[in-house]
Amino acid sequence: MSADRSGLRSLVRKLESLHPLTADEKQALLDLPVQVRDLDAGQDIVREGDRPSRCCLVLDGFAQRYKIVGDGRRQIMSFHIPGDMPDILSLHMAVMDHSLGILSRSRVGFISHESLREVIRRHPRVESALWRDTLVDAAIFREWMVGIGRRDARARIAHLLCELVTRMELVGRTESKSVQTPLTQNNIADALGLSTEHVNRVVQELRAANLITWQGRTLAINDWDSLKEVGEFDPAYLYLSQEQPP
Amino acid sequence: MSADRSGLRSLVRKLESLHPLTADEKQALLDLPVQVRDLDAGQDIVREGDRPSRCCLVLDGFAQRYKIVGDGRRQIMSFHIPGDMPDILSLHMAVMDHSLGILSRSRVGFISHESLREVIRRHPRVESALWRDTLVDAAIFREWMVGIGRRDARARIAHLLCELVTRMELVGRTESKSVQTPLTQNNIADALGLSTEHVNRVVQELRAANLITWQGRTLAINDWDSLKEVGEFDPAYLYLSQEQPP
DNA sequence: CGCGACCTTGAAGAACGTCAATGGTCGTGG
DNA sequence: CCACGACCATTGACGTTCTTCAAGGTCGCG
Repeated sequence: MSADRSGLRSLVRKLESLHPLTADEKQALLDLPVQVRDLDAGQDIVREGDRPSRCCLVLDGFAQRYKIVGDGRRQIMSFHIPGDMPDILSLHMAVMDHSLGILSRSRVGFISHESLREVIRRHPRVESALWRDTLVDAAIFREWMVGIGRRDARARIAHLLCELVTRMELVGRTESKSVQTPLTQNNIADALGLSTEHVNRVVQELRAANLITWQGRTLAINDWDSLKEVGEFDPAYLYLSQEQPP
Repeated sequence: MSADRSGLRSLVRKLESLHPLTADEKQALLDLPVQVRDLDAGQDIVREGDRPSRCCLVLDGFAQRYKIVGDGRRQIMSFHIPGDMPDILSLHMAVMDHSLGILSRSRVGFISHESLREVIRRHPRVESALWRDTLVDAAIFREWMVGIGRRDARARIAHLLCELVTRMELVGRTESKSVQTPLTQNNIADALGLSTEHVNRVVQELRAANLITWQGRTLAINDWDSLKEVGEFDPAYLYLSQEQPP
């Protein structure tokens, strides 16, 4: 119904795809008290050095995980879409070692550590599901490392676009390989360790080769197979629908 | 006494530094059945695509986590030292999305998923400790991403050396900022997304500035403060000895 | 003593960054 | 309704860091 319930449902759906949950466990998650807040573009949810007492849940919009280095350059370490709980790690790490911000006006839900711990205490398998979720996040970090370290700009960008569309598909936010996204070329650059200008030139190459169409907030993949090939995209690391260990 | 027991003790010490454990919980970990194996330099522990039924524990030597991209280039995503269980994630992910190998002749222990799951079932807090451990691994991935994406070769190398020495210190394998390591300049290059030649040139710069001494397997930091500064090394992301959330 | 693994060196080139403008587009307020 | 400003995309010229290629050189070990 309300946006917060639907956000929790996305979360439950994602966790369920990673780890089987009983009706009780799902209900406990759905019953979590959520405080909803609308944030303006560019605002931070938490900052490096903060000691959060609650986790955030992306309800609508995009979030970014980032760090600023000495000379002011930014590295974005992940993007988060509705249904993600990007700072679940604060349950275990008292001090944030990076910041979370939003890319465009977004709706975010806050859930206290206390209530999350209570659910975990009563339903230990929820802890396993959340652990698994953070392991998938780590797998995405690793895949990004491979790209930044060993792939050229063309492959990196193609790979990122493939990942984005695949993850949006999972939460039902695509229409035939086309998505709505607030990502700017500057965001892409900060995520891939490139300059904005270079991203621009490569994006134009991808357009010229008719692999993608990208106008404003609408990104469409015109030739999925070729884009996958250019980006060497193999979604195995997203652990989508594989059989599950006990 | 035997190498496998000492390996488990290192693991327990590390987990304990991340999450409080009772005597019972620690004993359960120490009683885990470990199958010890010696491996030759360059051998793999598990490969991308494998479906492991056990986890490995580094007892002596160094392990690397890596992926090979299309054109044969390698990206190393982490190094692992004694006491680390680099594939604990296989408890939750049926198929490996990357490989684990060793750098030099090493001693490795294998622990079955079954026995690990049994310990977790009986001692739920062990699961929290292991989760926390994988969160620290993820924090290291993120820090490496920042380096590869946004720092120059000099800073990247300085940062990696600082991290290495700090982690070796934790398990008591340093002598006044000096460590024994089988890392080659080629390994460093594959970890940092650089070419071997360039790593060589930068290492020589660091030597010329008298920041480090590096001969064969012996690496000594001569000027820790300067090296930290060059690498912008802030160990916060290693979550060493901070106070712990519940 | 000879082989393999690793380190070192030099020269040339490619990929990408930086700097400096210009133009587009959209939301907002007059 | 239109003008303005902010943010974003785009373009070109020019630098620079890092890569590639091609040789040696050194060291430890069988």
